[in-house]
Amino acid sequence: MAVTELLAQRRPHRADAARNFDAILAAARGAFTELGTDASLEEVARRAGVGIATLYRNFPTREELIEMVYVSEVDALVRYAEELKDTPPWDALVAWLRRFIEYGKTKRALIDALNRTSAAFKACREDMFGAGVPLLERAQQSGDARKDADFDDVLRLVIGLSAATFADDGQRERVFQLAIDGIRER
Amino acid sequence: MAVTELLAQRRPHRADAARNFDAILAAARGAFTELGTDASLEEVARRAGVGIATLYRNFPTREELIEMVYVSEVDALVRYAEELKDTPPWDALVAWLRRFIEYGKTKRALIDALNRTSAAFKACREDMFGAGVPLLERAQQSGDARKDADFDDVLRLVIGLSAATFADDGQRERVFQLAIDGIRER
DNA sequence: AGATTAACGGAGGCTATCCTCCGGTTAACA
DNA sequence: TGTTAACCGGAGGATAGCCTCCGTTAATCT
Repeated sequence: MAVTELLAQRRPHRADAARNFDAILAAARGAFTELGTDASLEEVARRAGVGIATLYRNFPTREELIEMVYVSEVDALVRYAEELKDTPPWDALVAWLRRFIEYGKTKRALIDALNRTSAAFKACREDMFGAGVPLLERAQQSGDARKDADFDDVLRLVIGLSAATFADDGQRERVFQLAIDGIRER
Repeated sequence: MAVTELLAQRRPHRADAARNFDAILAAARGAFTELGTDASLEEVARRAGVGIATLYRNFPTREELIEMVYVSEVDALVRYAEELKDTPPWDALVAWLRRFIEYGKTKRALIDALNRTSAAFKACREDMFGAGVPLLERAQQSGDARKDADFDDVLRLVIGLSAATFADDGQRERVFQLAIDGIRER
């Protein structure tokens, strides 16, 4: 579980420091979602109720902060895949992809994450594939998903939906169904 | 042809001014593509080989510059739809969507354009729909495209692909085929 | 060709954000 | 409960980008 380690490794031991670490991560997630990954770091510190120096102490560069935000979200995604172990193949795949979109929506940068080269992003990619590939293979073996689609392709298709904006949730769902129908065996 | 007018209306009459207008638009398109729509305006001016004041004279706000860049691209897209009038329905639709992705790739902000409220963006939206809706309807009547997909949905699906990044052109094409298969009548 | 007038470009003031330094605070452990 | 070392936060210099003002240049028209 590489991504979990990455987080644990950085989290400070002292109670107040650990609390601030979490607060900054949560604030950054919110700020990046609303304002993009170039949101002011002082804004992030303010939201976290923390001095700017504390932010810099935990995350010396903006890049590292961004990385950790994504690491923490990928971690949640990986855990979710485990929960789906006993769900029927096709339903499990669809549910996971839907959740993937929900997370991806938060942050444009996750879109690029699949291509980035940093160690943290590489770990994310590996864990994400470790979680998702079995879901797709299971759906292919059960005859629900077409066999000529590989997981990377499917992910890219779905990533797109994260980036797009929709008039309302109904439309988001309809478009998701269009995309899913492209993956389904006919 | 609303978008064409929008452009003609703003373009200066004097030869040097018109040349600079075009250069700025081209430079902005490039800079926004590479650096995002919050690229430095001084960088744009530098690329255009023009003083910063000249840029501001033509486009008083960043917003207006962004708008005009998109207006000019939508204009090209609309023209392309006309060229496809005599192509078989399904092929025409696919070709146009592919071109749409190519343009959308350039600029994240076009993604939001469908939701924006400014007059220029509204004109873009209308012209784009005017160009694309007939293509989809033609493909539906010929029995190639499923009838329960509306044009807005299709566009959103495809917009996603503009935003996503791909390992190579082969993958881009495979994913595009997945998406297209979601639209095809079965 | 010369006058007129629109257009040009860069210097520079302004603001926002970045990032570091350092004196005060508090959690951890005996 | 006292000591210590890690942690805290804000002030402030540095930098980068925004936008305007104004003296200079050159396209257009007769």
